[in-house]
Amino acid sequence: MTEHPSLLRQAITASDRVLYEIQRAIVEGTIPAGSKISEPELARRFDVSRAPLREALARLERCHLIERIPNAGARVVTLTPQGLISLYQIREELEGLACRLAAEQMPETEIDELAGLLDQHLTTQRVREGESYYQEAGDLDFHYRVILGSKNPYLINMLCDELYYLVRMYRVQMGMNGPRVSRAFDEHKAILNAIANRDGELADLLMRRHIAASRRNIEKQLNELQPAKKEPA
Amino acid sequence: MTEHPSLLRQAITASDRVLYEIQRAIVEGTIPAGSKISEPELARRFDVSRAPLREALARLERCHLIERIPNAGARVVTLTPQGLISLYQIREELEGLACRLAAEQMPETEIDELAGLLDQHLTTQRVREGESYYQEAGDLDFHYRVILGSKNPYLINMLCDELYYLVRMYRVQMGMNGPRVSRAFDEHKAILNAIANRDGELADLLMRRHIAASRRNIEKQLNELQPAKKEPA
DNA sequence: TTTTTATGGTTTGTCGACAATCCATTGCTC
DNA sequence: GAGCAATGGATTGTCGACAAACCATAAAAA
Repeated sequence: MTEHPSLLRQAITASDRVLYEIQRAIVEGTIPAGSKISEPELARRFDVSRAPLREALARLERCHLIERIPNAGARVVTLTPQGLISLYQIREELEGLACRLAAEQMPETEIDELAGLLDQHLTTQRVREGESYYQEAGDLDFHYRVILGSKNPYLINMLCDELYYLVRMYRVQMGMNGPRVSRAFDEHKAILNAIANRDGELADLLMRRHIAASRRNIEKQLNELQPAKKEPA
Repeated sequence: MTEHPSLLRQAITASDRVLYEIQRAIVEGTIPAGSKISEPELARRFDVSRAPLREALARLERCHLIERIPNAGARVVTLTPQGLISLYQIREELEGLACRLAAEQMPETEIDELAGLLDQHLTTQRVREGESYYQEAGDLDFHYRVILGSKNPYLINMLCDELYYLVRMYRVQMGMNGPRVSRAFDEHKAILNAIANRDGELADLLMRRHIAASRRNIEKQLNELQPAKKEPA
Protein backbone atom coordinates (compact mmCIF):
# COMPACT_ATOMS: atom_id res chain seq x y z
CA MET A 1 0.00 0.00 0.00
CA THR A 2 1.42 3.36 -0.98
CA GLU A 3 0.61 6.34 1.14
CA HIS A 4 -0.11 9.72 -0.34
CA PRO A 5 3.01 11.85 -0.54
CA SER A 6 1.27 14.65 1.33
CA LEU A 7 0.70 12.30 4.23
CA LEU A 8 4.27 11.07 4.18
CA ARG A 9 4.99 13.33 7.10
CA GLN A 10 2.72 11.21 9.26
CA ALA A 11 4.96 9.42 11.68
CA ILE A 12 2.79 9.56 14.76
CA THR A 13 5.29 9.40 17.54
CA ALA A 14 4.58 9.79 21.23
CA SER A 15 6.38 13.11 21.20
CA ASP A 16 4.04 14.37 18.47
CA ARG A 17 0.95 13.26 20.35
CA VAL A 18 2.01 15.00 23.53
CA LEU A 19 2.96 18.08 21.53
CA TYR A 20 -0.49 18.36 19.99
CA GLU A 21 -2.26 17.87 23.29
CA ILE A 22 -0.18 20.39 25.21
CA GLN A 23 -0.31 22.83 22.31
CA ARG A 24 -4.07 22.67 22.32
CA ALA A 25 -4.22 22.94 26.09
CA ILE A 26 -2.08 26.05 26.08
CA VAL A 27 -3.91 27.71 23.18
CA GLU A 28 -7.28 27.08 24.78
CA GLY A 29 -6.09 28.08 28.23
CA THR A 30 -6.54 24.71 29.90
CA ILE A 31 -2.95 25.19 30.93
CA PRO A 32 -3.14 28.83 32.02
CA ALA A 33 -0.93 31.50 30.54
CA GLY A 34 2.01 32.35 32.74
CA SER A 35 1.83 29.13 34.72
CA LYS A 36 4.90 27.10 35.47
CA ILE A 37 5.56 23.88 33.61
CA SER A 38 6.53 20.87 35.71
CA GLU A 39 8.09 18.14 33.66
CA PRO A 40 7.31 15.26 36.05
CA GLU A 41 3.73 16.44 36.44
CA LEU A 42 3.07 16.75 32.71
CA ALA A 43 4.80 13.43 32.11
CA ARG A 44 2.38 11.70 34.48
CA ARG A 45 -0.57 13.66 33.15
CA PHE A 46 -0.02 12.63 29.55
CA ASP A 47 1.37 9.22 30.41
CA VAL A 48 4.75 9.46 28.73
CA SER A 49 8.33 9.53 29.83
CA ARG A 50 10.22 12.77 30.20
CA ALA A 51 12.22 12.21 27.01
CA PRO A 52 9.39 12.73 24.51
CA LEU A 53 7.93 15.37 26.80
CA ARG A 54 11.12 17.40 26.63
CA GLU A 55 11.13 17.01 22.87
CA ALA A 56 7.61 18.42 22.84
CA LEU A 57 8.64 21.28 25.12
CA ALA A 58 11.46 22.15 22.74
CA ARG A 59 8.95 22.48 19.92
CA LEU A 60 6.57 24.47 22.08
CA GLU A 61 9.37 26.89 22.73
CA ARG A 62 9.90 27.07 19.00
CA CYS A 63 6.37 28.34 18.43
CA HIS A 64 6.67 30.81 21.31
CA LEU A 65 4.10 29.12 23.52
CA ILE A 66 6.51 28.49 26.40
CA GLU A 67 9.74 30.05 27.57
CA ARG A 68 12.54 27.96 28.99
CA ILE A 69 15.41 28.95 31.21
CA PRO A 70 18.26 26.45 31.62
CA ASN A 71 18.16 24.68 34.96
CA ALA A 72 15.14 26.70 35.99
CA GLY A 73 12.27 25.19 34.08
CA ALA A 74 9.69 26.43 31.65
CA ARG A 75 6.70 28.75 31.86
CA VAL A 76 3.75 29.27 29.59
CA VAL A 77 4.03 32.65 27.92
CA THR A 78 2.13 35.57 29.37
CA LEU A 79 -0.15 37.46 27.02
CA THR A 80 0.31 41.19 26.91
CA PRO A 81 -1.08 43.90 24.64
CA GLN A 82 2.48 44.83 23.71
CA GLY A 83 3.24 41.24 22.76
CA LEU A 84 0.19 41.13 20.54
CA ILE A 85 1.23 44.33 18.82
CA SER A 86 4.70 42.94 18.24
CA LEU A 87 3.15 39.83 16.77
CA TYR A 88 0.91 41.73 14.37
CA GLN A 89 3.74 43.98 13.25
CA ILE A 90 5.52 40.90 11.98
CA ARG A 91 2.39 39.43 10.49
CA GLU A 92 1.82 42.56 8.43
CA GLU A 93 5.23 42.31 6.83
CA LEU A 94 5.42 38.56 6.35
CA GLU A 95 1.87 38.01 5.18
CA GLY A 96 2.14 40.98 2.88
CA LEU A 97 5.17 39.34 1.35
CA ALA A 98 3.39 35.99 1.23
CA CYS A 99 0.50 37.61 -0.58
CA ARG A 100 2.74 39.22 -3.16
CA LEU A 101 4.57 35.96 -3.77
CA ALA A 102 1.28 34.08 -3.96
CA ALA A 103 0.13 36.45 -6.68
CA GLU A 104 3.26 35.51 -8.60
CA GLN A 105 3.65 31.85 -7.76
CA MET A 106 0.26 30.36 -6.94
CA PRO A 107 -0.97 27.84 -9.54
CA GLU A 108 -4.34 28.49 -11.12
CA THR A 109 -5.77 25.37 -9.52
CA GLU A 110 -4.92 26.63 -6.05
CA ILE A 111 -6.45 29.99 -6.84
CA ASP A 112 -9.65 28.25 -7.90
CA GLU A 113 -9.68 26.25 -4.68
CA LEU A 114 -9.19 29.44 -2.71
CA ALA A 115 -12.16 31.02 -4.50
CA GLY A 116 -14.20 27.95 -3.63
CA LEU A 117 -13.20 28.32 0.00
CA LEU A 118 -14.45 31.89 0.04
CA ASP A 119 -17.77 30.85 -1.51
CA GLN A 120 -18.10 28.25 1.19
CA HIS A 121 -17.37 30.88 3.81
CA LEU A 122 -20.11 33.09 2.37
CA THR A 123 -22.76 30.40 2.75
CA THR A 124 -21.76 29.24 6.20
CA GLN A 125 -21.44 32.83 7.26
CA ARG A 126 -25.03 33.55 6.30
CA VAL A 127 -26.19 30.50 8.19
CA ARG A 128 -24.39 31.51 11.33
CA GLU A 129 -25.09 35.18 11.72
CA GLY A 130 -23.39 36.69 14.71
CA GLU A 131 -21.49 33.63 15.71
CA SER A 132 -17.99 34.31 14.51
CA TYR A 133 -16.00 31.36 15.76
CA TYR A 134 -16.30 29.57 12.49
CA GLN A 135 -15.33 32.71 10.69
CA GLU A 136 -12.27 32.90 12.86
CA ALA A 137 -11.28 29.40 11.81
CA GLY A 138 -12.14 30.28 8.24
CA ASP A 139 -10.08 33.42 8.41
CA LEU A 140 -7.09 31.40 9.52
CA ASP A 141 -7.79 28.93 6.75
CA PHE A 142 -7.76 31.68 4.14
CA HIS A 143 -4.51 33.09 5.45
CA TYR A 144 -3.00 29.61 5.59
CA ARG A 145 -3.69 28.98 1.93
CA VAL A 146 -2.28 32.30 0.83
CA ILE A 147 0.86 31.62 2.82
CA LEU A 148 1.20 28.16 1.31
CA GLY A 149 0.76 29.75 -2.10
CA SER A 150 3.86 31.83 -1.63
CA LYS A 151 6.00 28.71 -2.15
CA ASN A 152 8.65 30.19 0.11
CA PRO A 153 9.52 27.38 2.53
CA TYR A 154 11.02 29.62 5.22
CA LEU A 155 8.06 31.94 5.08
CA ILE A 156 5.63 29.06 5.33
CA ASN A 157 7.48 27.59 8.26
CA MET A 158 7.76 30.84 10.17
CA LEU A 159 4.12 31.80 9.78
CA CYS A 160 2.32 28.48 9.96
CA ASP A 161 4.56 26.67 12.42
CA GLU A 162 6.06 29.39 14.57
CA LEU A 163 3.61 32.26 14.82
CA TYR A 164 0.09 31.04 14.18
CA TYR A 165 -0.35 29.02 17.33
CA LEU A 166 0.40 32.14 19.29
CA VAL A 167 -2.02 34.13 17.14
CA ARG A 168 -4.71 31.59 17.88
CA MET A 169 -3.85 31.70 21.58
CA TYR A 170 -4.34 35.45 21.64
CA ARG A 171 -7.61 35.19 19.73
CA VAL A 172 -9.05 32.49 21.95
CA GLN A 173 -7.95 33.75 25.35
CA MET A 174 -8.59 37.42 24.69
CA GLY A 175 -11.96 36.62 23.18
CA MET A 176 -11.46 38.24 19.82
CA ASN A 177 -14.85 37.66 18.29
CA GLY A 178 -15.74 41.11 17.12
CA PRO A 179 -18.27 41.98 14.41
CA ARG A 180 -15.61 42.20 11.78
CA VAL A 181 -16.94 39.15 10.01
CA SER A 182 -18.51 40.63 6.91
CA ARG A 183 -15.82 43.24 6.46
CA ALA A 184 -13.11 40.61 6.74
CA PHE A 185 -14.90 38.55 4.13
CA ASP A 186 -14.95 41.46 1.69
CA GLU A 187 -11.29 42.07 2.29
CA HIS A 188 -10.53 38.42 1.62
CA LYS A 189 -12.44 38.70 -1.62
CA ALA A 190 -10.45 41.73 -2.71
CA ILE A 191 -7.19 39.98 -1.88
CA LEU A 192 -8.25 36.95 -3.86
CA ASN A 193 -9.05 39.14 -6.87
CA ALA A 194 -5.63 40.76 -6.71
CA ILE A 195 -3.98 37.36 -6.59
CA ALA A 196 -6.08 36.09 -9.47
CA ASN A 197 -5.11 39.16 -11.50
CA ARG A 198 -1.47 38.44 -10.67
CA ASP A 199 -1.20 41.90 -9.18
CA GLY A 200 1.36 41.23 -6.48
CA GLU A 201 1.77 44.83 -5.45
CA LEU A 202 -1.92 45.32 -4.83
CA ALA A 203 -2.27 41.96 -3.10
CA ASP A 204 0.56 42.93 -0.78
CA LEU A 205 -1.05 46.26 0.05
CA LEU A 206 -4.48 44.79 0.65
CA MET A 207 -3.17 42.07 2.92
CA ARG A 208 -1.23 44.59 4.98
CA ARG A 209 -4.33 46.73 5.36
CA HIS A 210 -6.38 43.67 6.22
CA ILE A 211 -4.07 42.67 9.04
CA ALA A 212 -3.63 46.25 10.21
CA ALA A 213 -7.42 46.60 10.39
CA SER A 214 -7.62 43.39 12.38
CA ARG A 215 -4.95 44.67 14.72
CA ARG A 216 -6.70 47.99 15.26
CA ASN A 217 -9.93 46.14 15.91
CA ILE A 218 -8.24 44.06 18.58
CA GLU A 219 -6.58 47.09 20.13
CA LYS A 220 -9.95 48.82 20.30
CA GLN A 221 -11.45 45.85 22.12
CA LEU A 222 -8.53 45.81 24.51
CA ASN A 223 -8.95 49.48 25.33
CA GLU A 224 -12.68 49.07 25.87
CA LEU A 225 -12.39 46.06 28.11
CA GLN A 226 -9.29 46.91 30.09
CA PRO A 227 -8.45 50.59 30.19
CA ALA A 228 -6.06 49.81 33.06
CA LYS A 229 -3.66 46.92 32.73
CA LYS A 230 -3.19 44.49 35.58
CA GLU A 231 -0.20 42.24 35.99
CA PRO A 232 -0.44 39.73 38.83
CA ALA A 233 2.93 38.50 39.98
CA MET B 1 33.01 41.82 21.61
CA THR B 2 29.34 42.47 21.87
CA GLU B 3 27.14 40.34 24.07
CA HIS B 4 24.05 39.07 22.38
CA PRO B 5 20.98 38.35 24.48
CA SER B 6 21.04 34.79 23.24
CA LEU B 7 24.26 34.37 25.16
CA LEU B 8 22.77 35.86 28.28
CA ARG B 9 21.70 32.42 29.37
CA GLN B 10 24.62 31.78 31.64
CA ALA B 11 24.01 28.13 32.23
CA ILE B 12 26.43 26.47 29.84
CA THR B 13 25.05 22.99 29.61
CA ALA B 14 26.50 20.12 27.61
CA SER B 15 23.68 20.53 25.14
CA ASP B 16 24.66 24.15 24.58
CA ARG B 17 28.30 23.29 24.04
CA VAL B 18 27.50 20.62 21.47
CA LEU B 19 25.05 22.98 19.80
CA TYR B 20 27.67 25.69 19.34
CA GLU B 21 30.26 23.25 18.01
CA ILE B 22 27.95 21.57 15.52
CA GLN B 23 26.49 24.93 14.52
CA ARG B 24 29.93 26.22 13.73
CA ALA B 25 30.90 23.02 11.94
CA ILE B 26 27.83 23.22 9.71
CA VAL B 27 28.18 26.93 8.99
CA GLU B 28 31.84 26.55 8.07
CA GLY B 29 31.25 23.39 6.08
CA THR B 30 33.26 21.05 8.28
CA ILE B 31 30.10 19.00 8.29
CA PRO B 32 29.23 19.23 4.60
CA ALA B 33 25.91 20.56 3.38
CA GLY B 34 23.50 17.82 2.44
CA SER B 35 25.29 15.15 4.44
CA LYS B 36 23.42 12.78 6.67
CA ILE B 37 23.55 13.18 10.42
CA SER B 38 24.30 10.08 12.46
CA GLU B 39 23.37 10.48 16.09
CA PRO B 40 25.68 7.78 17.47
CA GLU B 41 28.59 9.08 15.40
CA LEU B 42 28.15 12.69 16.50
CA ALA B 43 27.63 11.58 20.08
CA ARG B 44 31.01 9.84 20.05
CA ARG B 45 32.64 12.67 18.13
CA PHE B 46 31.62 15.33 20.65
CA ASP B 47 31.82 13.01 23.65
CA VAL B 48 28.27 13.35 24.92
CA SER B 49 25.28 11.11 25.28
CA ARG B 50 22.51 11.10 22.73
CA ALA B 51 20.13 13.03 25.00
CA PRO B 52 21.88 16.41 24.87
CA LEU B 53 22.81 15.72 21.26
CA ARG B 54 19.17 15.35 20.31
CA GLU B 55 18.39 18.54 22.19
CA ALA B 56 21.04 20.26 20.11
CA LEU B 57 19.65 18.76 16.91
CA ALA B 58 16.22 20.12 17.78
CA ARG B 59 17.68 23.60 18.03
CA LEU B 60 19.65 23.16 14.82
CA GLU B 61 16.41 22.32 13.09
CA ARG B 62 14.96 25.47 14.58
CA CYS B 63 17.54 27.64 12.84
CA HIS B 64 17.08 25.75 9.57
CA LEU B 65 20.55 24.20 9.54
CA ILE B 66 19.29 20.63 9.50
CA GLU B 67 16.09 18.90 8.42
CA ARG B 68 14.66 16.00 10.36
CA ILE B 69 12.23 13.34 9.27
CA PRO B 70 10.66 11.20 12.00
CA ASN B 71 12.18 7.73 12.19
CA ALA B 72 14.42 8.53 9.27
CA GLY B 73 17.11 10.78 10.66
CA ALA B 74 18.42 14.23 9.96
CA ARG B 75 20.36 15.82 7.11
CA VAL B 76 22.29 19.03 6.86
CA VAL B 77 20.41 21.43 4.62
CA THR B 78 21.44 21.74 1.01
CA LEU B 79 22.23 25.21 -0.23
CA THR B 80 20.44 26.28 -3.39
CA PRO B 81 20.18 29.61 -5.19
CA GLN B 82 16.41 29.44 -4.78
CA GLY B 83 16.80 28.90 -1.05
CA LEU B 84 19.05 31.91 -0.77
CA ILE B 85 16.55 34.06 -2.65
CA SER B 86 13.77 32.88 -0.35
CA LEU B 87 15.92 33.78 2.61
CA TYR B 88 16.69 37.27 1.38
CA GLN B 89 13.07 37.95 0.53
CA ILE B 90 12.26 37.48 4.18
CA ARG B 91 15.25 39.46 5.33
CA GLU B 92 14.15 42.45 3.27
CA GLU B 93 10.79 42.55 4.95
CA LEU B 94 11.82 41.75 8.51
CA GLU B 95 14.94 43.89 8.63
CA GLY B 96 13.10 46.74 6.99
CA LEU B 97 10.57 46.50 9.78
CA ALA B 98 13.34 46.21 12.36
CA CYS B 99 14.94 49.32 10.99
CA ARG B 100 11.72 51.30 11.13
CA LEU B 101 11.08 50.19 14.69
CA ALA B 102 14.67 50.95 15.65
CA ALA B 103 14.22 54.49 14.38
CA GLU B 104 11.26 54.78 16.73
CA GLN B 105 12.41 52.76 19.73
CA MET B 106 16.19 52.79 19.90
CA PRO B 107 17.55 54.72 22.88
CA GLU B 108 19.99 57.53 22.15
CA THR B 109 22.77 55.66 23.92
CA GLU B 110 22.40 52.69 21.62
CA ILE B 111 22.42 54.98 18.59
CA ASP B 112 25.65 56.51 19.80
CA GLU B 113 27.15 53.07 20.26
CA LEU B 114 26.07 52.14 16.75
CA ALA B 115 27.76 55.25 15.40
CA GLY B 116 30.90 54.28 17.27
CA LEU B 117 30.74 50.82 15.72
CA LEU B 118 30.63 52.33 12.25
CA ASP B 119 33.62 54.54 13.00
CA GLN B 120 35.47 51.50 14.15
CA HIS B 121 34.52 49.72 10.95
CA LEU B 122 35.87 52.61 8.93
CA THR B 123 39.31 52.39 10.52
CA THR B 124 39.63 48.61 10.42
CA GLN B 125 38.34 48.66 6.89
CA ARG B 126 41.12 50.97 5.79
CA VAL B 127 43.67 48.75 7.47
CA ARG B 128 42.43 45.65 5.73
CA GLU B 129 41.92 46.66 2.15
CA GLY B 130 40.58 43.87 0.01
CA GLU B 131 40.15 41.39 2.80
CA SER B 132 36.46 41.47 3.47
CA TYR B 133 35.94 38.78 6.06
CA TYR B 134 36.05 41.21 8.90
CA GLN B 135 33.68 43.43 7.04
CA GLU B 136 31.33 40.50 6.74
CA ALA B 137 31.41 40.02 10.47
CA GLY B 138 31.07 43.77 10.94
CA ASP B 139 28.15 43.86 8.55
CA LEU B 140 26.42 41.20 10.59
CA ASP B 141 27.24 43.09 13.74
CA PHE B 142 25.64 46.26 12.37
CA HIS B 143 22.51 44.40 11.35
CA TYR B 144 22.42 42.67 14.73
CA ARG B 145 22.37 45.95 16.59
CA VAL B 146 19.68 47.44 14.44
CA ILE B 147 17.55 44.35 14.98
CA LEU B 148 18.11 44.50 18.73
CA GLY B 149 17.14 48.16 18.61
CA SER B 150 13.69 47.27 17.30
CA LYS B 151 12.74 46.02 20.79
CA ASN B 152 10.38 43.53 19.21
CA PRO B 153 11.18 40.20 20.91
CA TYR B 154 9.68 37.99 18.20
CA LEU B 155 11.50 39.90 15.51
CA ILE B 156 14.79 39.66 17.37
CA ASN B 157 14.35 35.96 17.92
CA MET B 158 13.38 35.18 14.34
CA LEU B 159 16.24 37.11 12.78
CA CYS B 160 19.10 36.58 15.21
CA ASP B 161 18.32 33.05 16.34
CA GLU B 162 16.52 31.46 13.43
CA LEU B 163 17.75 33.00 10.20
CA TYR B 164 21.21 34.46 10.70
CA TYR B 165 23.09 31.21 11.09
CA LEU B 166 21.77 30.18 7.71
CA VAL B 167 22.72 33.55 6.25
CA ARG B 168 26.23 33.09 7.55
CA MET B 169 26.32 29.55 6.15
CA TYR B 170 25.44 30.82 2.69
CA ARG B 171 28.00 33.60 2.92
CA VAL B 172 30.81 31.33 4.05
CA GLN B 173 30.19 28.33 1.83
CA MET B 174 29.29 30.25 -1.31
CA GLY B 175 32.26 32.53 -0.81
CA MET B 176 30.42 35.80 -0.70
CA ASN B 177 33.36 38.14 -0.36
CA GLY B 178 32.62 40.55 -3.16
CA PRO B 179 33.97 44.12 -3.42
CA ARG B 180 30.85 45.56 -1.90
CA VAL B 181 32.70 46.64 1.21
CA SER B 182 32.88 50.39 0.77
CA ARG B 183 29.41 50.67 -0.70
CA ALA B 184 27.96 48.62 2.15
CA PHE B 185 29.65 50.93 4.61
CA ASP B 186 28.11 54.00 3.00
CA GLU B 187 24.72 52.37 3.09
CA HIS B 188 25.16 51.56 6.76
CA LYS B 189 26.00 55.18 7.37
CA ALA B 190 22.88 56.38 5.60
CA ILE B 191 20.74 53.95 7.58
CA LEU B 192 22.27 55.15 10.81
CA ASN B 193 21.52 58.73 9.90
CA ALA B 194 17.90 57.91 9.20
CA ILE B 195 17.63 56.14 12.56
CA ALA B 196 19.31 59.04 14.35
CA ASN B 197 16.84 61.42 12.68
CA ARG B 198 13.99 59.19 13.87
CA ASP B 199 12.88 58.85 10.26
CA GLY B 200 11.45 55.35 10.37
CA GLU B 201 10.06 55.38 6.87
CA LEU B 202 13.38 56.32 5.31
CA ALA B 203 15.30 53.88 7.50
CA ASP B 204 12.94 51.12 6.36
CA LEU B 205 13.43 52.00 2.70
CA LEU B 206 17.19 52.24 2.96
CA MET B 207 17.52 48.93 4.74
CA ARG B 208 15.37 47.19 2.15
CA ARG B 209 17.51 48.62 -0.62
CA HIS B 210 20.65 47.65 1.24
CA ILE B 211 19.59 44.04 1.52
CA ALA B 212 18.21 43.96 -2.01
CA ALA B 213 21.54 45.24 -3.28
CA SER B 214 23.35 42.57 -1.31
CA ARG B 215 21.04 39.96 -2.76
CA ARG B 216 21.59 41.13 -6.32
CA ASN B 217 25.31 41.14 -5.72
CA ILE B 218 25.16 37.54 -4.59
CA GLU B 219 22.96 36.52 -7.48
CA LYS B 220 25.42 38.11 -9.87
CA GLN B 221 28.26 36.11 -8.35
CA LEU B 222 26.20 32.96 -8.61
CA ASN B 223 25.47 33.55 -12.28
CA GLU B 224 29.10 34.25 -13.03
CA LEU B 225 30.38 31.18 -11.25
CA GLN B 226 27.67 28.73 -12.19
CA PRO B 227 25.78 29.76 -15.33
CA ALA B 228 24.23 26.28 -15.53
CA LYS B 229 22.51 24.83 -12.50
CA LYS B 230 22.77 21.16 -11.74
CA GLU B 231 20.22 19.25 -9.74
CA PRO B 232 21.15 15.65 -9.04
CA ALA B 233 18.14 13.52 -8.17
C1' DT C 1 14.48 -11.91 -15.20
C1' DT C 2 11.45 -9.42 -12.29
C1' DT C 3 8.69 -8.89 -8.40
C1' DT C 4 7.74 -9.97 -3.84
C1' DT C 5 8.84 -11.25 0.68
C1' DA C 6 11.67 -12.47 4.52
C1' DT C 7 15.42 -11.09 7.42
C1' DG C 8 19.36 -9.03 9.53
C1' DG C 9 21.42 -4.88 10.88
C1' DT C 10 21.28 -0.18 11.83
C1' DT C 11 19.08 3.94 13.40
C1' DT C 12 15.74 6.41 15.90
C1' DG C 13 12.32 6.79 19.77
C1' DT C 14 11.47 5.85 24.56
C1' DC C 15 12.27 4.51 29.25
C1' DG C 16 13.93 4.52 34.09
C1' DA C 17 17.71 5.91 37.04
C1' DC C 18 21.56 8.86 38.47
C1' DA C 19 24.04 13.30 38.93
C1' DA C 20 24.17 18.32 38.94
C1' DT C 21 21.83 22.41 39.73
C1' DC C 22 18.53 25.48 41.73
C1' DC C 23 14.89 27.06 45.29
C1' DA C 24 13.17 27.40 49.90
C1' DT C 25 13.38 26.74 54.50
C1' DT C 26 15.95 26.67 58.55
C1' DG C 27 19.39 27.71 61.74
C1' DC C 28 23.21 30.54 63.10
C1' DT C 29 25.74 34.78 63.72
C1' DC C 30 25.95 39.70 64.35
C1' DG D 1 15.43 41.19 64.83
C1' DA D 2 17.96 41.17 60.40
C1' DG D 3 21.09 39.22 57.35
C1' DC D 4 23.73 35.43 55.75
C1' DA D 5 25.16 30.68 55.38
C1' DA D 6 24.03 25.77 55.47
C1' DT D 7 20.94 22.15 54.39
C1' DG D 8 16.97 19.52 52.54
C1' DG D 9 13.94 18.87 48.90
C1' DA D 10 12.65 19.09 44.35
C1' DT D 11 13.61 19.88 39.54
C1' DT D 12 16.36 19.73 35.52
C1' DG D 13 20.22 17.73 32.75
C1' DT D 14 22.49 13.52 31.46
C1' DC D 15 23.38 8.70 30.90
C1' DG D 16 23.06 3.84 29.34
C1' DA D 17 19.91 0.35 27.78
C1' DC D 18 15.71 -1.42 25.60
C1' DA D 19 11.99 -1.37 22.04
C1' DA D 20 10.17 0.01 17.65
C1' DA D 21 10.75 1.49 13.07
C1' DC D 22 13.31 1.82 8.82
C1' DC D 23 16.80 0.26 5.05
C1' DA D 24 19.35 -2.97 2.49
C1' DT D 25 20.36 -7.31 1.16
C1' DA D 26 19.16 -11.56 -0.31
C1' DA D 27 16.29 -15.49 -1.07
C1' DA D 28 12.17 -17.36 -3.19
C1' DA D 29 8.27 -17.41 -6.24
C1' DA D 30 6.04 -16.07 -10.59
